Parts: sequence; structure tokens; C-alpha cells
Amino acid sequence: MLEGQRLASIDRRGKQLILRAVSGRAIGIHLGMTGQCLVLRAGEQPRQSDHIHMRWQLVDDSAADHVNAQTPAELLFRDPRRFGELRAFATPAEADVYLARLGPDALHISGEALYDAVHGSSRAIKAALLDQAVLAGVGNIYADEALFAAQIRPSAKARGLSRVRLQALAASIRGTLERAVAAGGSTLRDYLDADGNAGTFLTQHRVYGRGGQPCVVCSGVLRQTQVAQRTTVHCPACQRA
DNA sequence: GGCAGCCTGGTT
DNA sequence: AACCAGGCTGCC
Repeated sequence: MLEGQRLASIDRRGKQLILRAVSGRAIGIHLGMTGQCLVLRAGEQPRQSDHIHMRWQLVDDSAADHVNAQTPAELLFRDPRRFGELRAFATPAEADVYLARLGPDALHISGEALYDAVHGSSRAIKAALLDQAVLAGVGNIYADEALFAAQIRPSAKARGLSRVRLQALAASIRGTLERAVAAGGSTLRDYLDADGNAGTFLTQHRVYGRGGQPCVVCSGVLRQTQVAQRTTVHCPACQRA
């Protein structure tokens, strides 16, 4: 699909990455749980060479004055658990149809947009946040963290939450994701950025993975439950809404 | 909605 | 050996 093609752009919508070529062809990449996209310089070897499912040779022929111009490099897709996905699109329209399944991007979600997306739903608010057609980009970690920041119970019915509450939740989602991005993401075990670096947001988790431990705000015991079939941690005292 | 299933690998 | 994990789909 991409042999001999010139990359035009690299974008993201929610958890979906999309590489578009000048010709209109495109590749969609989803990391799933354990996927990694790694960029290697010429002659560089990946730290872990197992579970590599795709390798693209890259040539940088951009600016003539670029230090690395003409230096070949490689883009690797590695995914031990194979829950990730690579998908080829022949045209921009095909790619756009695929991306249209996704809700608004969580990193930029407005209070109004979140209200519009969930206020009519009878589901638990956490289930709605995890639904990529409702909101694109929030997974289990950031759902729990954002709900804690907004003081909302994960099991609260979406339709029972006020406009003001949902506006606060939208702000918490944006804030949580911004801080996570600034920290390079949450590496539990596998996640690495394109340069092979782990993310450190794990050190800032306030509820995810802390069931049974004291709440950082009130010192009460954090409760671990199941919501939408996912392990969920919240503070019963702080999250009253 | 709930649940099995897709996979590998690390921890009880 | 059993259970658990960042996600998501398909089937009741």
C-alpha cells in the first residue's frame, strides 16, 4: 500500500492513528493494549525484536539543509498481544468513513459536546466514556482518573448528571489527558513512544490500580468494583455525584 | 446490557 | 494451574 509513496501527514483521532500518503492512500494504526510504533534510525536495532508485525523503510528527502536528509530510517509496528490493528485505505474517502465511526476527540471535548453525547443515556457514565462512538480516546485508566477528578461515581447513570456536572467532567477529561500526554502516557508494561521511551503518568495515577489503598484527597479506602465489565476504582467519599 | 473471544505473558 | 491486564467486536 505504501511502497514508494510519500507521506503527507500523520494524524490521530481518539486512539486511532492515521498515516496519509500524498496519493490519498492511508494506513490506520491502533495500538490496542500492547502495540508500539517505533521509529529507528539507520542501523539502529529495536530493544525487543520479537512480535514485530510490520516494518516500513523510510527515506527523509524533505529539506536539503536538514541534518538528516537522505538518511534512511524505519517505522516498526510491534504488538505482543496482537489486539492492535493495521488497516489499509485506498482513498481518503475510505479513511474518512472509517474515522466517522468515532465520536469527538476526548483531548478537545467541550462541556456542551459531552453533554450532547451522553445526557440522554441510561448507561453508567463510565460505560459511555469508554464507548469510542460516544467519545474517542478515553480508555480504562483515564476514565477512572477523570471521574475521580470530577468527583463523579463511575456507576452514576449518565442521564442523571446535570449539565454543570458534565461540563466539569469534560474539563477533567481534557486536564487528565493533557497531563498524561505531558508525562508521555501511561506505561504499565508495554507502551513506548516512537523513540522507545516509556511514559511516566503511572506515577500520577490517583485511583487507577490503587484499589484498597487510601484516597489521596480524603484518606478513605478506595473501592475496586466492576463497571462496564472493566476493573474500576473510585473513592466512595469523594465521588458522590 | 452482559459475556465470550481474540492473544501473550506476568503474577498469584 | 488459574487469573489478570491498556481494547474492542460480535453474539445473545
